[in-house]
Amino acid sequence: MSLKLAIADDHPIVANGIRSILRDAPDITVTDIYNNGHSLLNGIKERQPDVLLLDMQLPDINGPELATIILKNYPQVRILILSSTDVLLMVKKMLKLGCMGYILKDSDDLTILKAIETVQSGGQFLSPVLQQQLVEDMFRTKKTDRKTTTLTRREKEILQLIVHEHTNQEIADKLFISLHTVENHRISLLHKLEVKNTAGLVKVALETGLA
Amino acid sequence: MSLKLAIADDHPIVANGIRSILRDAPDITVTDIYNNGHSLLNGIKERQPDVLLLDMQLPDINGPELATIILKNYPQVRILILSSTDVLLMVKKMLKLGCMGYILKDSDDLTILKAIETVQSGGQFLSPVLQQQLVEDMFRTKKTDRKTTTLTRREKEILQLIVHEHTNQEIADKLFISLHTVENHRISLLHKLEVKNTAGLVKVALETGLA
DNA sequence: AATTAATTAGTGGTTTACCGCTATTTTCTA
DNA sequence: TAGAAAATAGCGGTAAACCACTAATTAATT
Repeated sequence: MSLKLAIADDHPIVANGIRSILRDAPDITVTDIYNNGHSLLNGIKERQPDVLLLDMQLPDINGPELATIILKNYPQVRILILSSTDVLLMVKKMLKLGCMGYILKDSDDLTILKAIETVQSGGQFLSPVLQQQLVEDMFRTKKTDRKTTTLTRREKEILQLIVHEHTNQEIADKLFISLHTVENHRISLLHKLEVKNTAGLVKVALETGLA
Repeated sequence: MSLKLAIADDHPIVANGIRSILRDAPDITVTDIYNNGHSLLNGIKERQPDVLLLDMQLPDINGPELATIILKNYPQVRILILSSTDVLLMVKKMLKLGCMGYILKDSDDLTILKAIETVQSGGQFLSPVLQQQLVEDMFRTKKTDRKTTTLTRREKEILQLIVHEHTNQEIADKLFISLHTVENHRISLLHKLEVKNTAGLVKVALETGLA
């Protein structure tokens, strides 16, 4: 039995391109082609493919929503995202939803073929370009500089406890200091990190890797 | 003028190993060797290397603290972390602090040499093993499953606004609903995501990529 | 058409966070 | 060793978050 591949993309040229790529891969059959989210959801009820090549930018329903619905109802379908946006945040989001791969539309034929095969056989695939970006992202995001390096030892300590969902009173007990002292540190943190409330504190702490 | 390399590691064998690796690299000179954090901080006052090969596990002062101090006072020194722990969180932390590279102690000679050269010439270097882990990490962390997929549209919307540091009243105004309604949604979020307070909400939201 | 889930709104109350002060002691550092 | 920065603690007060309910209206789904 050969691999059943479904394609969801609103540009006919993409589906055609994929087909031509797969010409020399007899073990892969394009069984269904959808050009919008609703027809995809309808069609997949009847016939579930092994791998779904899903465009992130379908006209009616967005990528994350589609992936969520499909993975919930047909968890055996392996989703391979085919996107033109290389925004890392979006890539991360889709993979965390449970998609098995993410490739860019400007990938070369070999990469696309490799991606389909990898995903089909139970593996995970990420575009080399995106892998590179992932590494660069690690270096790039050093917001630490101006902000968090000016935090004192105690402030960092308290910030971590805040992130761990402790109240001021709990922090006071844990550090054997007064509630007032904790409140003071907390307000210093708000000012230093230029945020409005707990949400802001936690956000900065996680983004800068303090917690 | 050749590259001045300093090594900070408490195991003499490591320093020796590095030296033997650099035997065929005449343009790199090991100028200083330190076996603990204090001697490093003292020595670097007098003689600043171009590249500092820094062990994460020095006996007296921990890696992040050392890196912070050195980068603050001698920002021209390029730090290359030499570690035996491949915990991604720690890797991210060091890179965000401004370290220019991170390699594992069990790397082969060529990788280590390449890392030193890359960092020296202004580049950034991450162990291939860690690069791979970074990719796997993207796939692995799908806490989304059980928790956040059960959130309703409105709940997700409100969660995002909470992350953006809005108060319940501000959210109510923005969505043209009552303050009470927002409070209800917020409490539903606390229960569904099994967290205690705002800090927990923000944490889950950021970890699962909802915001 | 019936049922369920989601969204909305309310009451009444407690707890926690936030804010601006002052002020002492400790620790660091120039 | 003097001065600065950090950590400590307090006062009085407001704003916001948290909690447990009830309940009507509006999608969504079967």
